[in-house]
This record gives sequence, C-alpha cells and structure tokens, in this order.
Amino acid sequence: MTSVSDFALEELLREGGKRAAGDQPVDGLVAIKLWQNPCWLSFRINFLALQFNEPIYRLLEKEHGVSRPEVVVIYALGLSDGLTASAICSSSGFPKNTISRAIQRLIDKNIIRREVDPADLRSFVLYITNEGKSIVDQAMLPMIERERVMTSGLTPAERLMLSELLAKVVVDSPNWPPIAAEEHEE
Amino acid sequence: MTSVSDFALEELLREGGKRAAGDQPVDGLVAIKLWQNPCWLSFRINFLALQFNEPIYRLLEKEHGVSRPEVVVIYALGLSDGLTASAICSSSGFPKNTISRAIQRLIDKNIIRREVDPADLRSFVLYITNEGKSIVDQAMLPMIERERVMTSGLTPAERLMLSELLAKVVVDSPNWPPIAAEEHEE
DNA sequence: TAGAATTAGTTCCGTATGGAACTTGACTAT
DNA sequence: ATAGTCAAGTTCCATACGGAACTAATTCTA
Repeated sequence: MTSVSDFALEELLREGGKRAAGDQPVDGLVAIKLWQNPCWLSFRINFLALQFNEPIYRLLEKEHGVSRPEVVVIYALGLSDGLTASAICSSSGFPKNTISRAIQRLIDKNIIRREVDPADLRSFVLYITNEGKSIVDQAMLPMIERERVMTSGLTPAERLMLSELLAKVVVDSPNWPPIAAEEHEE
Repeated sequence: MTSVSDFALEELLREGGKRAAGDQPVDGLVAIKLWQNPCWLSFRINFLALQFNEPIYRLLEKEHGVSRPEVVVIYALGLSDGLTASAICSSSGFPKNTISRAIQRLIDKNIIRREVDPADLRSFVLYITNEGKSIVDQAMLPMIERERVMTSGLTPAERLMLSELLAKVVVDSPNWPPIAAEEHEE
C-alpha cells in the first residue's frame, strides 16, 4: 500500500515550492505550515481562500451593504439568472436556511425578485433586478482585481496550469467517498 | 494595459481544465462557476476548501469534541510546540478573541498548557499535553486521508505541480497591496 | 387514488463569531 | 523617571450561523 517511493513523493509534496520561494521572507509559522505539514493542500487552500474572502467581503459589506451569503446569491444570479435557492445551495455549500435568509433580505432591498415556478409550486425562481445587476457589476471589479493581484506572482503559463489543475480536482469531487466516522466500540 | 492577448489569456484561464474534464458529469451551476466565471481562482479555492473543511471539522467535533478554532490551535502546536496565541492568529487568520476562547477551552480540557513567557510577561507560551498530542495524532489521520482522496484524481506529477504553484502564491502574499476602499464623494 | 416518502423553502432557537472596548505589561522619548 | 504609545490577551455584546423541526407541494407506490 505504501512504498518507499510514496514517502519520497509525500516529502516532495510537502516541500512543494520551497526552492521556488528562494529568498522571499516567509513568516515563521507560515513556513512551517507550508513545508513541514502533512496536510499540504488544506493549508494552502484555506490560506488563499481567506486572503481572498476576508478583504473582499469586508469591502462589499461596506460599499453595498451586502453580507457574504447575499453576495453568493447575487453572484450566482449574475452568472446565470433564473436559478432556484436549492441550486445556489448545492453549488455554494451554504446551508439552505442561510441562503433563504439572504434571499429574503435581497428581495426586501429590491436587488432580486422571486417568481413561483409554475412547473413546481414548491419552488421559486430568482431573478436579478436592474438595481441588482448594477451592484453585481460593481462588486465584480474588486473581486477580479483581487484575483489579478493574488496571481501576479505567477507567469501566464503557471496561472493556466493552476487553473487547470484546480478545475480537475473540482470536477473529480463527485467521486469522493463520504468521510467514514470512526467505528466506536458498540 | 489590457491587450488582445490578455483577453485570450483570461478566456483560457476561465476555461482552465474544461477539456480535461472530458465526459465527467458536472453539476450545471458548478460548470458555469468553473468555466464562465471571471473569478476562476476564488471559486475553485473556496469550493475545495469547503470540500475539505466541512466533513473534517464535523468529524473532529463528533469524535473529539473540538471546534474548528480549537483544531486550529492544537494543529499548530502539533507542528510547532511552544507558540503564542498571536502567532497562531496571524498564521491562521482567525481573530484573536476567537483564538483566545479556543485556548481557554483547551486548557480547561487539559489538552494544552500555558506558561507565562518570562521574556514578555504580557504573553503566554502554549504547550500541548500528552493527552493533546494523542488527539492531534488521531485527528491528523482523517485529514491526511481526506487530502489523499481529494487529490487522487491527479497524477503524482500533477500533485507536485499543484503544491508548488499554490506555495508560490502563498509565499508572494506579503507583497499584495491592501484592498483600496472605493473613494466616496467627500 | 390514498398514503408514504421526498423535496423546496421557512422558522425557531441555542451557540459561535468577531468588532470594539478594555486591561495589563512593555518599549520609547524627553 | 514618567507620560505616551503600542502590543498581547480578555471580555462584552449584538448579530449571524446552522441544525432541527416544520409546512406545503410533489412524486412514488401499491
């Protein structure tokens, strides 16, 4: 199951990018979490998600008065108008009550509009209003800019490779088995 | 500033991995967020962070009764014993009051121990107890396994490339300018 | 076609979260 | 020395969050 070469690979993964870092100063604990960490992926991913999310959602709250779940909703509608709440839940991972509340607030603020789905009277189809569209358009700008800044240290070829590798992992995600809870002695 | 070839690159980034996905079925909105999304990086990163965090923290809460901030603390101490609260804050991005509470609970549960730093009487140095060490060791297993599963669709070379590219971005992060709030008419 | 099982979305409620103010200790300048 | 600033942690408090129970509409099934 686990061979000598597997250990060598794990070592390489953990050390991934250490040489490339060269002489850049790296905060002590960040360096350890990068290069002496058996969970190389989750630290990198969580760190970068935070570096994107924290300033962006802070800004959008301040500029447009929309919370993170609200941004999730209008961003999704900006990409594809006419979604249902449950479609937004499953693609974003937010629980349905959180999304439900966000939708309520967005309707109150006249940023989105809701129509009963004539095909299924349980569900609602959501549409973005003109006012909402203008907010999404404005909100998009700092998000794109943040991504540009965050990837500015990569070459175009590296950016492309990163995008492709991450997409490959995302596409594979439906195949992952659920996490098994430890068996407790019965 | 923005040339024709920049547009071509953006198009490629957004489409990153589309061909590689091949015939795998992809949820409708996920496909749109992958391949018709100007923010290609943040969706990929946030999606994957969620796929890791959600099941892992749920499991650790259930198996060991530790919350996410508590895991952050003991995981950091497992990598490097004898840290201060503020070191954990800055490398994890959690606010200091959240980390402070987690530390209190871990002390109450005898999972970590705290000593005043003789060099700076304001701060405390944290050490993991034997009991804590055993929890970290056990908690590590499903985390490593989850990462293994998540990257099982990549070849070893691809995993290595992904690790290096992400590390390169993390290392570059101290150079990113803070986000500028929009100028409001004064 | 009646009843059971499922699904969309909402409501309720206890808990966690994180901003801001606060406490205490440590440097800094005059 | 001594006020003034800064940094480490803690406490307070309003709010957001998410699990679980709920309602209503639909689909399945016998």
